[in-house]
Amino acid sequence: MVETLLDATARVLTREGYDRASTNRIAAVAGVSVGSLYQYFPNKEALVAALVARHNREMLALIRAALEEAGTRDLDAVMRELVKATVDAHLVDSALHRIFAEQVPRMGQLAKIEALQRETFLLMRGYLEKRRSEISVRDLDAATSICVTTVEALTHEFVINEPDTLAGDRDRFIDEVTRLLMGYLVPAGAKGVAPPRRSLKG
Amino acid sequence: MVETLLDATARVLTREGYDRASTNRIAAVAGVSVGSLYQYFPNKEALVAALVARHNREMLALIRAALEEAGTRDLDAVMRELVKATVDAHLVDSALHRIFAEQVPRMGQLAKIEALQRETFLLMRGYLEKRRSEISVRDLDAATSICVTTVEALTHEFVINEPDTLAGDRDRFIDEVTRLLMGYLVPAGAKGVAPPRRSLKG
DNA sequence: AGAATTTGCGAGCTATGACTCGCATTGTCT
DNA sequence: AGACAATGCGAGTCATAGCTCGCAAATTCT
Repeated sequence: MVETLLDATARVLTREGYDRASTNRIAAVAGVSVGSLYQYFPNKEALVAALVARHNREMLALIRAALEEAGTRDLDAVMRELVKATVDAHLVDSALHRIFAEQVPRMGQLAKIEALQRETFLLMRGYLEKRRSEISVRDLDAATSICVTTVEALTHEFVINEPDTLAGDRDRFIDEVTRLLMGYLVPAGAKGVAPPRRSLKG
Repeated sequence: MVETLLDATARVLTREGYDRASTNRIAAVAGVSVGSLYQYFPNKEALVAALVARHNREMLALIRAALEEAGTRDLDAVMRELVKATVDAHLVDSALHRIFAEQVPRMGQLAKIEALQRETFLLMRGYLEKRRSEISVRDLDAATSICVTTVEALTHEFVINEPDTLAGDRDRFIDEVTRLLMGYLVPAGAKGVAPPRRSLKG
């Protein structure tokens, strides 16, 4: 039932957009009544929040799996897998992802749309910490934040706003972004340099 | 009058949020009546769109000015000025910028919220073209897109979501992002290499 | 089977907010 | 000053959508 409602919500959101997605319409598409909907979700916000949470779980699962698989390989491989997985994650349901990004207001419970990024941050930070010595960057938190934000933004841009470009050149895109990250984390000619101490956070 | 209404719209948006920003409330704050509001704007969407346009003009003016000033200097200086100007642009009215990003649905006329990025793209592309020879990247369109998207995303993240971090370390942030871009555009050890021919766009 | 409980229903209540329209006020021209 | 225009007004209209509540159907318990 909950699943049915979430599926219906996703369909209505992608087909009609956020403001045409009334609870009545969602219930109708789900083949249930509004009353039933409100037995499982206290309000519309909670319904959409649950859908966001489900979608984020699906995306995060891909990223976590990719990082775990590449966890033992070198830094370049890890970053490449991060980018690849992020692309795949955006392709899970890119239409829905676009609606979340462009139309769903990030307030109240819905503010946690970016929770995905926070969890990715923690995952990534763990892997970078293990390879601390290979990285010539002062502050690991700042570096992690920069990497995660960059990958997310570029992937989003290319999957959501330039899908044609990506379709034929997925590997080229991955190469490019990986190079961007590696050039930042490991500047050529600075390999093995001891990281300085100043911190961006404090 | 138009200015007064736009100012009021900005105030209500930042103080109350998008969905509490009714046309009646905006008119009240502006010290005029709803009727007058609708003599200058056909509907609410147009009103908000005009405010977005004004805000984008202000931001773009800073970026354009910075690039023009640094236009004759070397690539590193140009990229550094781009980052600096983007930070300043986000600080013009960061509260309002946050509302646009998080709460205003990007549909219809409002879709042009990202028009800023498109114009920055064109500006930036011009400057990179002039320095084509210094850049060891295949496709200039793709490289420009990556640079502009990256700067925008990182600046947004640090200005909007981590303002404390930025406050004390503005220059560190600018250094870091500049290094990220330069490492991508001009990988150390590859200076002066003729750019390959394959293109990400086609 | 009958009772009790849970789950599902959907017409309708209510609040809200975008927008209108006839009137008032201000400004301009002769 | 008087007439005409342009600008400003704001109570009211109307449509919408979130949500409720009393009833019905289905399921479980005795």
